[in-house]
Order: sequence, then structure tokens, then C-alpha cells
Amino acid sequence: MTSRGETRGKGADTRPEAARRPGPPGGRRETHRRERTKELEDAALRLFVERGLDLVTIDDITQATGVAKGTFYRYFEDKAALVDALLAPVRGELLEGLEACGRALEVARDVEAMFEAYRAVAAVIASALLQYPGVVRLYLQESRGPAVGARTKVAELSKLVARHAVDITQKAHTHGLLRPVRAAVSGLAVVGAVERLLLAVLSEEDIGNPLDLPDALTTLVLDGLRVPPGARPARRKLDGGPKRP
Amino acid sequence: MTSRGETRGKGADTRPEAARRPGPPGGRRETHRRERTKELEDAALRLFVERGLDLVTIDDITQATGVAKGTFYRYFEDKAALVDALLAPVRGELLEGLEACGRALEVARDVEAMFEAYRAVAAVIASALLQYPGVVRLYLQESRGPAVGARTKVAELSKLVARHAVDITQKAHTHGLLRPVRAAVSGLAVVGAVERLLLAVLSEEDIGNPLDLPDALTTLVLDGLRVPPGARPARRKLDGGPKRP
DNA sequence: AAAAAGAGTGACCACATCGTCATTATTGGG
DNA sequence: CCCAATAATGACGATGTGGTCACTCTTTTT
Repeated sequence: MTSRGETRGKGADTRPEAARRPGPPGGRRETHRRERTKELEDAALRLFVERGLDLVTIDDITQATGVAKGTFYRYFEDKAALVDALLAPVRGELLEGLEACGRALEVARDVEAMFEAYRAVAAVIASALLQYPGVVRLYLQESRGPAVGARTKVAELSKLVARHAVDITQKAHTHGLLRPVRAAVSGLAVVGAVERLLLAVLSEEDIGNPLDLPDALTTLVLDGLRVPPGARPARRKLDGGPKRP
Repeated sequence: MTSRGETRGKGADTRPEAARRPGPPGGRRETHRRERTKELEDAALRLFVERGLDLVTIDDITQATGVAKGTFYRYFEDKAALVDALLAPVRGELLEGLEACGRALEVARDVEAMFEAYRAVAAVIASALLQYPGVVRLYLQESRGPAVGARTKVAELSKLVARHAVDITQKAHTHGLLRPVRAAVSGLAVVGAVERLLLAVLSEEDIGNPLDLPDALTTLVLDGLRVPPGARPARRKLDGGPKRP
């Protein structure tokens, strides 16, 4: 079967035909391959975000890239593999960040340490947002659909995120830093809130300065919406609120 | 064009051929039509939730229903119209509930009245959840995808919900009942949290008793996660938390 | 009971889509 | 410069899909 080009003993290369690196060194072929890969990924990502994963065909992608259809299959096994490749870097950073947060919370004894752990995750997310906005958008769009076909990997990532979030919340609970609300509930609520706000940012809904979001979210998540009881009737001007005549 | 069967002067019926009620009274035809419609809608909804809107074909729906393909087009213009029909009742109740909440908040002067307004919306959502769980699921699955093809109406509803939520939050703000966080931010955050939890309930993720959710959400949204400063170190057993040995 | 109107059917058309593969073009080593 | 290895191409077969329509079956009206 895969009997050609087996110069280097790579063992069983699961990738059926694609992605198998060109034998040569770091020369022209390698470069060109990387370029092509990126071109395909970029075009595909744009289309995915525009139309949704399922309504983009391989033909659409290759036409948008300006290559022949056969070329696609030289680079990716199928659409699902392409999606996986798109997701890979974000998934890596994100999960790493969440795990680090979990570890930090295991030893967090006070509110300050808890803050710090959450801030670190926020930084990871912000970084992903800046480096891979399209991929984050794709995730937000598709993560809640059924885990079928090309969407499988996105749904898997979503499940992982949920699990980690609940886990983290659980850990924050064990040191009595949070109200006694079920971790599964508060964890998912926070994930939902964050994801909805990310979507707003990426969809350019009017939401003010994105840089204010972390602070606002922290306030909301930690201390809620209600004006602190006992505080003055709050006549302060609301940011962004309509001015009374 | 539509030159046959134009015996009755119906004027311009936008519905091209389908949904035009059978002339007869409330007799056999009418009944049968309702049954067929429901059969088609039920089968379609099941498939939509299983595979996602875009991966379900008209053939799938008619085969699942056990009717010929042509029959589908007698009842619905196309897939988008079917989705619209599925959404209709939930959309109606939901928007009505949100508007009522808005009106209530316009005259709400204290926290109690605010509570009451939110409770009313929660009741509407709970009712929709019980009456139309599949439709709610469909909404949660598809609402974030691009507004293309059959998904257009779902995306529209999502936009409406967001607008109403921000609106409501804005109103709650004007009486100084909430912290000075941008309404667009807190409103969307709450929507995100609620939707994520609904999804958890409908996906049967382990989240405890769904009936506890409204209370938990109220606590989270209004007063946040952090244990109230000054409270005792919170040694109370966490509901659902792992027991320490 | 007969005729008219409505409802249901499934073959059918045109076109889209996947994934393959023989063929042609390009690259790198000798 | 030539040749083997690799990459790119796009026509192709098989199957899927939306939507139509002449026809048959059922219900309602006369």
C-alpha cells in the first residue's frame, strides 16, 4: 500500500496520503508546501465563517484558493481533517492554559491567587483571539452543533472546554472561595457568558471597548449585577447609557 | 404560471402552493392536513437535532415521515419555511415574554419588582422548554451560525433575543438597580450563561436538578460567584461537590 | 352517483458533490 | 542537462439533492 517514498522509517503514518512531508530538506518544496497549506486553510476558514461548515464544499475551497480539486486531497484527508488542522493551535494553547489554571487553583488559598489564575486564562483567550480570530469564530459558531462529520472535532473541543471549566470551578470551590453553587452550573454559566461575549466582539456587535471586557466580566462573575446593598442609589452616569434629557 | 385551481379569488397568496388551507370546513381534510404537518415537523425536528440543519435533506425528512417527496412541497415552500414554522410558537411566546419584562422594568423602582420581572421571563423560558424542547435545542444549536439558507430565521431570532436582553438590561440600569456595567455587556453575558445552561439541560449533561437552576442563576447573576466578603470561611458542604474523606 | 377539487405519488431532470486517477508539469539530485 | 521523484491538474464515475409534474387516489360538492 503505502510503499513509496518510505525513505525515512516513520512507522505507520496515519495520514493516508496528505501531509506526508516532502522528502527534501528545508528547501523549496517544504516552503511551497507550507504556503499551499496556509492558502488552503485561510480560504477554507473564510468560507467556513461566511457560510457555516456544512455549506462549504471542497470545490468551493479549491476554487477560492485557485488550485485544482485533486490538490486539496494531497494536503488533507477530507474536510474534517482540515478543520482539525485549523483548530490545532488554538486547542493546544487553550487547553494548556486551562490546565495551568487548574493547577494554580489547587494551591490557591485566597481570593488574590484565584484572581491571578483566572487572569492567566483570560490572557490565553485574548492571545488566541488576536492570533486566530477566524478560528475562534469558527469554534463559537459550530461548537454547539451535533458532533457529526466535519463538526466532530469542534464539538469535542467544546466538551473539553466545558469539562475543564467545571473542573476549575470545582477546585475554586474546595477552598471555600465561592458561593455554594453547583460547580457544573456556575462553571458552565461562566463559559456561556464568556463565549457569548467573544462572539459579540468577533461579530462586531456594539459592545464598547473590548479591552474593558475582562474587567467587566470579572465584576459580573465575581460580584454579580446587583448594586451592592447599602450603596447610594447610584446616580452615577452609566457608561454608554443614553443620557437623560 | 399558477394558472390552475384558481377558482377562489385568494388574491396574492405568498405561500406558493403549500399551506393554502383546504377550502372545506373543519372537517376531514383539515384534520388530516394538521396531522401530516405535525408528522413532517416532528420528523424534521428530530433529524435537525441529530445531524444539524444543513445535513438533513428533504428526502431524509420525507422518508422519515413515510410520505413521498412531492408531499413535502405541498406543505412547505422549502426547508427554510419548515424551520420558520417550527420556530414560530417558541418565538412568539419568547418575544412576548421579553417585551412584557421590558415593560415591567420600565416601572420597576425597587429590587423586588426587578426580581419579579426576571422571574416572569424565566417562567416563559421554562414553559417553552417543557412544551418545545426540540425547538429550543434547535435554536441553541444553530443560532450562532451564519444567517444563511435555512438557518436565517434562527439567526434572526437570536439577534432579536440579544437586542431584547440588552434593552431590558438598559432599563434595569436606568433606575440604578444594577452596577454600572455596560448594558450590552451584562445583557449578553446573561444571555450566554442562560443559553449555555439550557443546552446543558437539554443535552442531559450532569447539572443536578434543573429546577434548582433558576435560583442558582439568580444568585450568580445578581450577586456573583465570590463568597461575600466578611462571611465565614464557608465550610458548608457544597451541593454535589465531592466529599472530602 | 357523477363531477370537481384537492392531496399524494415517485419518476424524472438538471445540477452539485465527493473522491479518484491517468496524465502533465515541476523540482531536486546526479 | 537528464531523469526519477514529487506535485498539480481536471475530467470522470457514482451518487446525492432540490424541485417539478403528469398521473392516480381520496374527499367534497353538486
